[in-house]
Amino acid sequence: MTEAVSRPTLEAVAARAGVSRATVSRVVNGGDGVREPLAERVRRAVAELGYVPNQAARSLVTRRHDAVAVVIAEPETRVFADPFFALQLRGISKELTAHDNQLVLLLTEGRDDHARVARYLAGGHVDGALVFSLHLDDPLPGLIHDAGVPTVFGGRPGWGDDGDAAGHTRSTGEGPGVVYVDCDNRGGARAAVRHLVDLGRTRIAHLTGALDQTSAVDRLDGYRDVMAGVPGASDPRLVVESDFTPGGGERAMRALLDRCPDVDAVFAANDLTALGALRVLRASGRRVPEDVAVIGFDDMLPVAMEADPPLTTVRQDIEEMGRLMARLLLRGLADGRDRSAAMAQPPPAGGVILPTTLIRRASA
Amino acid sequence: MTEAVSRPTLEAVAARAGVSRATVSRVVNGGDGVREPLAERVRRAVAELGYVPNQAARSLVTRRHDAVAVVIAEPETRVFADPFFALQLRGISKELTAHDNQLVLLLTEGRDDHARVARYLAGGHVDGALVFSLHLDDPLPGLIHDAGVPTVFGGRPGWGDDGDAAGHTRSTGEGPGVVYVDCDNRGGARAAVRHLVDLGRTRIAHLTGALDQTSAVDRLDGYRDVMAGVPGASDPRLVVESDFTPGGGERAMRALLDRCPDVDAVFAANDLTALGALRVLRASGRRVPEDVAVIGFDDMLPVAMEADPPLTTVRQDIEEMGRLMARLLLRGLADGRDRSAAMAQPPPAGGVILPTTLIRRASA
DNA sequence: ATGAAAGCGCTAACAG
DNA sequence: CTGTTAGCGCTTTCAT
Repeated sequence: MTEAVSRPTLEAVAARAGVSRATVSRVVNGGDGVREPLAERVRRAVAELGYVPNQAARSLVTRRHDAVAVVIAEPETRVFADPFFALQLRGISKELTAHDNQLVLLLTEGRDDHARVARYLAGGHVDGALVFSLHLDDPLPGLIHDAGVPTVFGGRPGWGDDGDAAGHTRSTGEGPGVVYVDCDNRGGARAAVRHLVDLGRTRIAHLTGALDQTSAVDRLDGYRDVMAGVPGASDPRLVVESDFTPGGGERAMRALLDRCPDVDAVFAANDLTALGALRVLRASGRRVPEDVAVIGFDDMLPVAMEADPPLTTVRQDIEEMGRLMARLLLRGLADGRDRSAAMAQPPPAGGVILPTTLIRRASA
Repeated sequence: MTEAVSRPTLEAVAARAGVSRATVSRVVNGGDGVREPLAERVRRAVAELGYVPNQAARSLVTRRHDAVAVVIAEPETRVFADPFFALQLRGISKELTAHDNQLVLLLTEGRDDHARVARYLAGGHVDGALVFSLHLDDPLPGLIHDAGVPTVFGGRPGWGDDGDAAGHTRSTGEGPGVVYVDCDNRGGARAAVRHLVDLGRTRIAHLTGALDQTSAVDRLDGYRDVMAGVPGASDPRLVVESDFTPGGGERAMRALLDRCPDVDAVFAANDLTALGALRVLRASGRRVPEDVAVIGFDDMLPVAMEADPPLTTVRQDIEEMGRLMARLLLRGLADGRDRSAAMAQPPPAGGVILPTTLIRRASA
């Protein structure tokens, strides 16, 4: 399959340009401190020979890889049921590419893969990692954190310094805390519920997400924030636990109608759940939004747009979240290199929360 | 952030075990030709020191990377509108992981990125590439093919040796042809249309996909195959060009109802298109499947399952396609290495077509 | 400003 | 079977 002929080396370029390897190296890496005529000769030689630096040789001496691992744990199929993941990846990819970094994708299929991932990260193949931690009890984030690789998390990890209910042990005692990017789940939920209140609804229910994920917990908290502020609105029976799936949404909605036939609004933890609720509502003869208003979360297309009726929902800028994660990591890496200190500092600790916006369509 | 302390080297392990670097290297790489007691000493030293080979140093001499690039061109948002992409990636990842290869993800955002990708691949950073070529006129596959990197394509490239209508120039004259994995688009389409015929439908329409993609062309061909076999069934007005999107499906369906109000069955090029068609059909007062039967393609969840009515569709095993692509590439790479010949042979040329199955739900 | 030289950590002949 | 040796291609002091 075409030429496996060895590609030109620095040596070859140097020879052709009539200079030393060191000079070529300087030109190739930014070219500071090389006089223009010479630099030009080198550039021409590079072009003529089609020289491309050997990354392995370079890494060997610089100890850098210009590569970042993206770790996605997907024990559930949920990750693949919506474009969330793909969009995030796209944002990450854009940012990484803009800074000449490669993206090494690590997909894990359950516990067995944890060791593999941990080993890979600890092995120093990449300069940093972007990790999506979906579940509160996932050991992976801890492992990775312990591996000593600069890391930014996607979504608030369950064991972070933040609104952690209690009991979850931090993976280690050291370090100023984790860095993560998340959307404003709680604020978005508040906006949704407030909108329902403004609509004059009085029996507002919530179908939760899988409560082992911080996003579900935060959305539930947002719902409660608003309900607590409306006299007489709170009613535990209005909260039904679900799992972010359409099937779960159906079951939860049916349970809800059993308990509270007078419900006149539903805030679903995500669009898929809302979809299931919509179907049950329709089957029960109720009209949306006339009898029951429905709001979802994610603005997951085409689901939200193609739902019947089109779904009012809380949008988060998923691609931007990915982009931001990469930017944070890269910045942290650069900082670490600039500091003369021996070891790389992590990026400024703490979480970055991206805003959400309520998208009004027909369902509420 | 924890120890940036330099990790132990082969040298260190050798010293600790009281052997030479070469011996350690042998043990680490399979350990053939090292007597057991010694090997055991080495393994213990490795464990005690937590030694992990430096991949950069290794690649420098072996000229291998145990890494494969996955190139996904996504000029359109379509890739992100469905889990297709994610599933394929999952299949690829599984297979790669099983063979200790890393997955380097290259997402392209249009022409500007082509040069970057081509440079990266030509730069010899990876051992091979898996490329998704979505469009007939996409120059990327050609560039990559020319770059001389062993490659397997996902989906039949438009310029392959196969059912190419005409006119498309091969990127180069050399080589025995490209290797690709695709699903049986044509056969799947035939099965769908045949099912419609068996249902007794006589006015069977087809809403095509974007005809600059081979998958759309092949599905159209499949439709025609069957229609040509049914006396009096063919009617050019029954074929409406669309673009794989719900919006396109709506427009195409409206156009179709204008031309042929008597249509009693629709085979849509994919599930999203079917979704749009469904909506227009419902708005026009027609019942599905009683008045008009509808079949989609992809079995894209949750769209197909959550559609109203649930969609009868043609399923393809997407994850298996990804897996197969990786397997083919890896096999080709291994073959190339085994052969004493100087250059790697590509995997056996030609395409591998995976079967499709008709999934019967309520819409037809 | 440029060149010479010393490795980075590893594998792969080649000896013994 | 094990050790010695010579680089892989590049960056980076250190001289000049």
